[in-house]
Amino acid sequence: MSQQSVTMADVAKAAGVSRTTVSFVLNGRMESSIPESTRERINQAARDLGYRPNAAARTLASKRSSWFGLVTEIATSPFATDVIKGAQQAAWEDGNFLLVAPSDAEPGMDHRAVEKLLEQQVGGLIIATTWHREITVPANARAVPCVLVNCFDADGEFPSVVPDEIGGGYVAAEILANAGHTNIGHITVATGIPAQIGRQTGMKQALREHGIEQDDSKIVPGDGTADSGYHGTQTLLSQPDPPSAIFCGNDRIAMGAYDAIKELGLRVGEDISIVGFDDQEILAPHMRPKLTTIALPFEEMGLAGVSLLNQMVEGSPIENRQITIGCPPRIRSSVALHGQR
Amino acid sequence: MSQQSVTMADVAKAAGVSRTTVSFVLNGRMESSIPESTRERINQAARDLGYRPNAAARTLASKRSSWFGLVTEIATSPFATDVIKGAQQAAWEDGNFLLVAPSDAEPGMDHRAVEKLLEQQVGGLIIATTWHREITVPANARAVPCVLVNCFDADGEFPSVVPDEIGGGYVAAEILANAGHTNIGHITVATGIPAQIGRQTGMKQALREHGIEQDDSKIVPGDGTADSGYHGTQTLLSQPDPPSAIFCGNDRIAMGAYDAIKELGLRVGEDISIVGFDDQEILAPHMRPKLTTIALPFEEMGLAGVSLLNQMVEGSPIENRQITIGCPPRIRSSVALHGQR
DNA sequence: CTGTTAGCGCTTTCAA
DNA sequence: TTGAAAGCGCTAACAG
Repeated sequence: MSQQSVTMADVAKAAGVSRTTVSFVLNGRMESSIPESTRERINQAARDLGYRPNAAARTLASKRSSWFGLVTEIATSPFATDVIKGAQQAAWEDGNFLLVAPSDAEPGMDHRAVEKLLEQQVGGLIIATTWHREITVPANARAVPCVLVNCFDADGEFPSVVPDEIGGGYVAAEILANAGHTNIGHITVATGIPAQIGRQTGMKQALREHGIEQDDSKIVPGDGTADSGYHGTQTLLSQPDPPSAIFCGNDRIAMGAYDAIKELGLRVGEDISIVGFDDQEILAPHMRPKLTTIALPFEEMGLAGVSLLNQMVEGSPIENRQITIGCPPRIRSSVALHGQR
Repeated sequence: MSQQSVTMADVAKAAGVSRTTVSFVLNGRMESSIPESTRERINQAARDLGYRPNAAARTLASKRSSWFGLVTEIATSPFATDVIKGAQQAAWEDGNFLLVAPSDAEPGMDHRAVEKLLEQQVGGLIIATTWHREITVPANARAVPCVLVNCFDADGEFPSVVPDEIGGGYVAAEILANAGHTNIGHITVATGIPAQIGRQTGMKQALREHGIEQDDSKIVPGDGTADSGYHGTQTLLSQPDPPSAIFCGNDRIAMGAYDAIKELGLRVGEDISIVGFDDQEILAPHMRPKLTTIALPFEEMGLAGVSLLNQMVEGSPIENRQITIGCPPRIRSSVALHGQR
């Protein structure tokens, strides 16, 4: 490492004051009103000498670091990167750092990651997952304040922030209903996960409120792949009474749906309307026609996560132990008005 | 922060030895051969007490941390996440940590990020970019060993690791040539960036070696979007002598190409062959037919980056100041044998 | 208003 | 083979 070693003592000597004074000035402690002149002199000296504070020393002496630990599989699985982005940003603004530790599926990895992070004196912990689900939090995470992002623990011991899947499913269906569709298909994103359950629940609710009946045959199970979207769409469109619109459980499914529709000689956004979910930046805006979809608010979740953590660290009481972030629609061109006759 | 504070002194007391001995045992210093019995006793005590080493203290005392700083826009722009993954992994294996600092386009940001990282006593620095290009390195990065990943500085002062764009372009064209295509189109990924120049150079070389002539009209400029792929393909296919295969500058362009081809009533991977570039995991394997493409070796670059850094930190001499990592082909189903008559 | 002083928890040299 | 002791660079009482 080495780096040149200009210490606070050096600065003090150069400025002809004591270390304490330097510490006060450099940390902007206005309490003790130090004359502007000394201030200047110290700042000048620090600059001249190329002084750089030693964070390790500071952490050791003050018993608090400027770290938050982020344990996540996202670092290795590039789906929800925006949570890192959001968290990073929020932390950075408070002069805090994010220590990102990878967490592979590999069992025990989480625990080790948390352990490492604790050794680094992180003041708080965020555990974030790539897809919304229940997790079991490593026991040692209890050593410091800890919040969950895009996941939650079974008994709600830890505050968490998750996407509003139900609301997302609701608007997805509403978009279709508002466009005049009454025969709406759905290809689920998977089976038995919060995303599927929530989105489907929201959809049903919206449909009900719009007085639309949806036969069970109109809901076909998918597995999140384009392939399942392709086949699901074929299944739906080969029914005696094929839907005029399909709510796809995610964007990749929508991608497969596009292919199936086009192969049938139909046009997406004209003959058949499609709504996706996730708003994957590399996909949705580049499909042809551009996909209307529901966004997963990753960045906001990351932000909310560190805000929450900040509160906890500062000891503020926490009102909402489970924060739900809305999934906003991204209207593009895959939905057509229907049946306005 | 707080955490419980079991210190080394506590462990020493519990084990009935001195702090030094504890330090030695816990750090696995075999030099001074401490009896197995004492060893056990110490480890036991540490475990019983729930001792957790304080990294700040260690860093301060030893004057070296287990951090590498990673300054990158990748954290905020989710394209090349695998370099973080690779770097993370490599660092982690050596018991090192990666401190990921976001670097937005915002000028001055890099400098500040590096500064923060240096304060944290990072032993080395990696600067990584989302797309392969020349950058100017913040001056303060010179304070510790520093390597560039997926980018390079104008005068090669810093060691760097970059993808072999030329080799990638070469195999892309070769795949097509080997499949019997002689009339090959190319839609560039952009204009004047290393990716475009390298890929095109490699393609030309392969074509030349295979005795294939490529008229300039067969190279149409793109801008990396699906749209440009769509229109580029239309341009190419509406020529009097349309190509039977197209090398698309990246996967998104290929996506647009697929659409154009299908709209013309042709079939990708049968009538027209396509090769992409990047191997974007959310795209390439999900296209229909699955896209044959060339992978960008992000993970390997990340790995190579920290290996390099490790060498530098240990003072080993560095042979290659510019490491080039190969871009391996991912053969899938978008290339057809051609003209075997 | 500024300086003195005592650590923070650990490493490491030097003795015993 | 183990222990004592001196810091690492900084913070934070407490004096002056």
